[in-house]
Amino acid sequence: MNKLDKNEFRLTNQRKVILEELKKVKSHPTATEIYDMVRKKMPRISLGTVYRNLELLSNNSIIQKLDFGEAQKRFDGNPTTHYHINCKGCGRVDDVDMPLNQELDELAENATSYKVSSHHVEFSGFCVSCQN
Amino acid sequence: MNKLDKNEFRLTNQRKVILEELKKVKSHPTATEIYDMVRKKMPRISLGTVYRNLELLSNNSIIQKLDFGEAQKRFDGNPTTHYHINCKGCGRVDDVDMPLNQELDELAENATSYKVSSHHVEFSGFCVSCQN
DNA sequence: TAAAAATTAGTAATAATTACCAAATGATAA
DNA sequence: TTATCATTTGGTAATTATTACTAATTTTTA
Ligand SMILES: [Mn+2]
Ligand SMILES: [Mn+2]
Ligand SMILES: [Zn+2]
Ligand SMILES: [Zn+2]
Repeated sequence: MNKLDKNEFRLTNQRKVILEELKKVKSHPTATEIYDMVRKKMPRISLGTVYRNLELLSNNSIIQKLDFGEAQKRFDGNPTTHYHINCKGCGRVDDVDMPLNQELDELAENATSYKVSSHHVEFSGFCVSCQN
Repeated sequence: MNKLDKNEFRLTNQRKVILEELKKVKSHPTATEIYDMVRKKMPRISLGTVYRNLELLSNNSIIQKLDFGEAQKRFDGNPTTHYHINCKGCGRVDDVDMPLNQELDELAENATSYKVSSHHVEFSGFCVSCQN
């Protein structure tokens, strides 16, 4: 039951298509890549609308905004926490389907004076086509 | 034996002070914060020089460039891999002194088709002064 | 000491993201 | 329905972190 279901904001056509297109792919696209995808369905949408809605959707945990230290942020249609891997050759980002290591949070809580709430893991390496 | 020791680039005064000031603190400062620190010692240094040298030093593994999804990147005078925690209240970044979990790399390698070489962990939570 | 190479300060350019605003759209209720 | 009110959009301008450029300076080399 997120804010969309509760009608705290409208499911406009623009919003719907952005969400649909993002959920279709597992490539973790950037805002401009999403803009290009969406424009094929809605040629008149503006880049500002894409940014505004990606921000709204990620602030409301309907999608995720990811940062891999590249120039542009990436987006993930899957809002649940999971690990990612970034190819040092071509930059592609894939999911790592392994269970979250919850004990890490406890270990970090013992090692610091923080109240730890979550963690992110980002692996790096080389994808199949970059392994040579 | 890094490129500095091998004289592959010069240890200019600017470079020396940037490195010294960064190594003095454990606050993971941004480029402009380092600029402000360094300017107290070298009032005429330019921000471009700070950026250029931070880039050079991190490319040569003498320091680290870190990204916590904030507007500005942060820098770490400690080049060895270690985990960090980011306060959701005030944004401060601290080290998490716990051993690296090397098995994570193996688990990720089994879960993907990548050749995995390393991983980063970023915890989030609330620091002592933000716990209320 | 002359020439070559590296580095700097200062400034301009780039590029991702955010802010702004008038027009359009959709919801609400008399 | 119809008038009002709130939300959202497209288009564009502004912001800002970072990079690029360049002439001058410093250091190295021969
Ligand atoms: Mn993902
Ligand atoms: Mn650190
Ligand atoms: Zn690759
Ligand atoms: Zn805090």
